[in-house]
Amino acid sequence: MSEIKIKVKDNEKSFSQGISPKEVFESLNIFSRSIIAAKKDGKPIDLNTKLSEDCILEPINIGSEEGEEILRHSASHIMAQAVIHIFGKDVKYAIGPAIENGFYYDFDLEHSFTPEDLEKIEAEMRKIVKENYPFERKVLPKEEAIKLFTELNQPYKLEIISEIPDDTVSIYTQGDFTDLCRGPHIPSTGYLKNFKLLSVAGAYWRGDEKNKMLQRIYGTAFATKDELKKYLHFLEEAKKRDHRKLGKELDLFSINENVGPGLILWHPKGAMVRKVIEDFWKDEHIKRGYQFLYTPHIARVDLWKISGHWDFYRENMFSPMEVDKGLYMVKPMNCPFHIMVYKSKMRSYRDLPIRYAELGTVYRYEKSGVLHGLLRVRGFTQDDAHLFVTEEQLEDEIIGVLDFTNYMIETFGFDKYNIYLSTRPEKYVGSLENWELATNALKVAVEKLELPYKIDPGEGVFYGPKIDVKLIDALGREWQGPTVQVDFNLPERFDVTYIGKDGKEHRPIMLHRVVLGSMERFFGTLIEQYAGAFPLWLAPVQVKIVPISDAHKEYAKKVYDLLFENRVRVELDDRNEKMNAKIRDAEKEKVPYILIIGDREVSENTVSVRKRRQGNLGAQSVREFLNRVLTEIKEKTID
RNA sequence: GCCGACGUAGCUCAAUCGGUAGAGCAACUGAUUUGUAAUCAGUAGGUUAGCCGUUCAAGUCGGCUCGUCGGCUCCA
Repeated sequence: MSEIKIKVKDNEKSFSQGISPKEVFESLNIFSRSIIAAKKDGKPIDLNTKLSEDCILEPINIGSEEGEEILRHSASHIMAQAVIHIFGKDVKYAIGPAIENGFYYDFDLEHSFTPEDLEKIEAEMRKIVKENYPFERKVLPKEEAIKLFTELNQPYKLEIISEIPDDTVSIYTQGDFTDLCRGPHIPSTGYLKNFKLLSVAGAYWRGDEKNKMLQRIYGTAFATKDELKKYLHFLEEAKKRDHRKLGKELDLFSINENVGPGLILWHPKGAMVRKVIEDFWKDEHIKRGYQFLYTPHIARVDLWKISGHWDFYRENMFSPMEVDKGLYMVKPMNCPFHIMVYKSKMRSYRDLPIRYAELGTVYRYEKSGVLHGLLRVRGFTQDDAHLFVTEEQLEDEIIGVLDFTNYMIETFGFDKYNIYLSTRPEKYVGSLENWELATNALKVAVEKLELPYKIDPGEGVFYGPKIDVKLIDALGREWQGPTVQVDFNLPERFDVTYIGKDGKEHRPIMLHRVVLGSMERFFGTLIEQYAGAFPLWLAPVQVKIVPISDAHKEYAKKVYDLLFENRVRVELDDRNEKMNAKIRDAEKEKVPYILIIGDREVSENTVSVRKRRQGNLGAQSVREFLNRVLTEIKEKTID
């Protein structure tokens, strides 16, 4: 038998052909049970793959990112096996990949899975794990695979096979269950020790709503018991951070059935936070050379025909209303109005760039099933702006916008977000040169700011490339927030022009951008970011004064007045309650500072300062405390 | 919109097999005057999401509608 050279780390050795990664690792004394697969020249393979050529091998540890993925993928197979054991061979299984934090498998069967079924399936999985069936890989010619899955009556598998370009496909068998799969897998089912099934959900075959709705079971698996426990604990904690729960508890906002789904009622506390955000937002826009606009909520259908929304966006718009025999529509976007302001007179190249900003409230019809607290609603206020720029100005303006976005995210203390640069799709308007120019400008801008980003090739909108910032909620789900979009389309449609140096008409490029996203979504993620405990500068109530008894109320009122005069958001808790009860309530309200006032404070002209979640900080003079608070507010300190 | 689960007092939750809807907190009234996370007592609070049906009897069983939640799809 011939020899092959295998390199592991820096060690190159000869082995006889047909040796497996497991045997190689064993011979080098680096094998352990935590190694579940191997990488051959960077490609993951099974531990028992027979090696036939020179290669570089690396072990894949169960705890590594790749190891976890393999483990979870194998878990999905084991789940499918368990489902078939319980519900019979008539169950059609579709796809079962590993995903972030877990795995799922989609099934097609008559019976609807119940939570009790999940327990049964989990129990059956434990049995399969105990049996410790090896995962056996087999490579088949396509025709044979087709024959196999035809016999098994698995149409989804047949559909997948028909789309695989290769002549052969691989299948994996553990015990009595066989699945079409690229692999690799854990060596045997016994390796799956720490897993849990989490939920059932509907999912269209291939994510297309024209296809059949399948039943998806989500689960998770980890290398260690500890990690699984930690993840389940994280899910519990995430529930506590849920902005919908906190919004109710902290009396920030509500959604009323009679008002309508997806329509937000901002309560005084929530509205105060929004007011602070908006004031800050406006100041920053003035600093950065923006001008403010106010535009109507409705417009003639004619406007939406020019903009193209009538043709391409109608399904997201509320139905038209008839006024004086004409049709009007509620706005889903602000851009056409801003363009009309631009077009209200002749513009010179000297006027550009023009930056129009508006906190514009828009309404979009969203399918009922997708609404989600503040994060997906039907009426929302975009912190919108439209920039009209020349080609020469494009790059600088994009950098300016992105810098602005970045500044906002940092100031609000967001540490969880992803940035995506979406490039030209197949169908597009505008010249190739302009696309190049704009895409490049976006790239230069993110790189200049040293922001980590991913490229979404071809995911741009037809009218121009864009950068999206996706904010992440307590459960790790992404929600589109700030975005900068270049638009080559609307200036054409509206025939937007400026007069250049040459005295001729030119077409400006338009930028759409939001630096927060929408007030609703931004507020929702902000609540989750801080679990409701807003930093001082944002807190709806910044200071709560707690007099110990009636005798201290007069002095407490004086402290209150001083803070109030200095525009600190302060409340005096003069209820007939015990101090401890008042402290408890203030803590539950997540008020940053609690001032206790008793005999000592009155006689010494001080306040006893208690910091939210930290406890007693001791006594301070009233002045001292006021300065501390004012400084912290001014500096927008995040604690 | 689709699949599934859920909807009981302002909030969080009970209510056995279909047999008089109940508790804690909050609210209100009174007492208590308090030193760093809940003072005590009393009062009031309900078309059990809505409508229709089965039944002697429905919070409970069935149907429809609305809403919420988890997903699919879509987006700020």
